[in-house]
Amino acid sequence: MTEVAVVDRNSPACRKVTLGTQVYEALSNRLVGGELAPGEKISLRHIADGLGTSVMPVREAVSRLVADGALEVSPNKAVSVPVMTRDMFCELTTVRVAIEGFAAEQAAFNHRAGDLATLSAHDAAFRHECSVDHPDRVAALSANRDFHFALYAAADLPTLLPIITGLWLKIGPVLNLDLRLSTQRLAIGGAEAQHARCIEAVRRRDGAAARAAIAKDIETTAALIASTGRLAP
Amino acid sequence: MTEVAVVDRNSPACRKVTLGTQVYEALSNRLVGGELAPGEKISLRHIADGLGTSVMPVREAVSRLVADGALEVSPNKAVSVPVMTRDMFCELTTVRVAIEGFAAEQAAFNHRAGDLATLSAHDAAFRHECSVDHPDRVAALSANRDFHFALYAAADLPTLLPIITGLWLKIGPVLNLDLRLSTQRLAIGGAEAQHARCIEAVRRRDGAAARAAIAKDIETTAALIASTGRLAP
DNA sequence: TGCCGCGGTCTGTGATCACACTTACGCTGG
DNA sequence: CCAGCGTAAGTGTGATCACAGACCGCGGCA
Repeated sequence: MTEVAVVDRNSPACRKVTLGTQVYEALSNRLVGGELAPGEKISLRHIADGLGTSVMPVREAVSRLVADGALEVSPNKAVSVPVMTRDMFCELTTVRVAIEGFAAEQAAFNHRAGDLATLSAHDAAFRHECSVDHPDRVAALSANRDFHFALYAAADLPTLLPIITGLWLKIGPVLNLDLRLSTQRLAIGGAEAQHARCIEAVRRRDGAAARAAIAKDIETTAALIASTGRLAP
Repeated sequence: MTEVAVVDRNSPACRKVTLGTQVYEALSNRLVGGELAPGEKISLRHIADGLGTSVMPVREAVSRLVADGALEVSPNKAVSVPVMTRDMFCELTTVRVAIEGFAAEQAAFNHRAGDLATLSAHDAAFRHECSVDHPDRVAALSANRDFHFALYAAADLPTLLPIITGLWLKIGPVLNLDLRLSTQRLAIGGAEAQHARCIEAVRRRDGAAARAAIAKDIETTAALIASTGRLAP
């Protein structure tokens, strides 16, 4: 894992945001981006060396991620990305449908001027990546994530965002490990259709329809992942 | 804040649980117990001295609590218990009704043998404290919390428990600051009635009724708190 | 040839030190 | 007597050091 310093200590932004937070965000992005595979071992010192900091900020970031359930520490005191069993995956999907569905419902009720535009923009970016012959997986994934979080932000319930972020931190590795191995999920997932229905529901301020569209989106994607059989028993 | 060492380093359990986690739980208990008032300043070194550890575990615990939103760090780099505005309180109540209501609904569907017994036991303890002339506020609060979390645990969705714990960490200070000042909330809150209806709904595996009972419980309590006018504008 | 034991390295955890910054108290000059 | 500035204490943050435990591999013995 040879990597250039992601954290620039001399950056002026370093004055505002602590190093621990920067490391936390760096690790978070790697997790939801699928750069860290489930079961992969994590070494505090290696991460620190790679990011050009000391062990201390990494320790803080890792402890927060462990508290979030995005990382786990074995009885051997070894930090690693958790491997997810099929049961855990189904349970997590159930919770996601409930919470993210609720957020979508509230977004339909509470969204304000401009929210629909950003939503459509992210959806267009995602749709574009899906239609291309050789889609940029990272860009598609990023657009999908931006779409979802723009929707949840439109719910105007700030408490929900960290909660949903925590859920994505857990499913990120398994979701995107799959994406790395098969591009076709983008084509057959049908996520674009659900996104379109969701946008339309939000425009009509139809909470139930928005919830249903997001639920369908999450469930179809989850079914696709589960069907690959790559999950632990 | 003179306090005896809550963390015993020589305890055999110290070998399994890290000091940081112990400090985290100690601070969490103080927060949900209302021992820390909103706006109160927190000093890492004072906490460390009081608990008999060094600054290091306290730092880890505080950073996790800050990430959870249970503590906040001012631009002055001062750590304190957040003061909650009325809007934030209403928003938090909305999220609680949705998530804890969902957990209650699932508990009605998924509860297993023994869950009803523990639920009734905690309810009995809570009801006992409410009926006494001079109720033990701490015991009543503890029984109420045990009841709720036993219910949510019966939902058999492990992902939900940390999320709900995080929500309680936020409302704990304002909820129990009020309890400290007025005991009558116990008597007129009507929480016992909702708890009884909830237990009955769970017994009938009536998810909608269980959700409604918990929602009513949360909302009446929240309305009572909001009516005191002690919340920040 | 196979197995047991031991040493070195690497792990996370905790303590201590160093630093930039904020805050508040006290002294001094008007 | 009051205002203003300077110093000192206190704050969180980061780095470095110290330590117990785990894992891996090499070497010796049966």
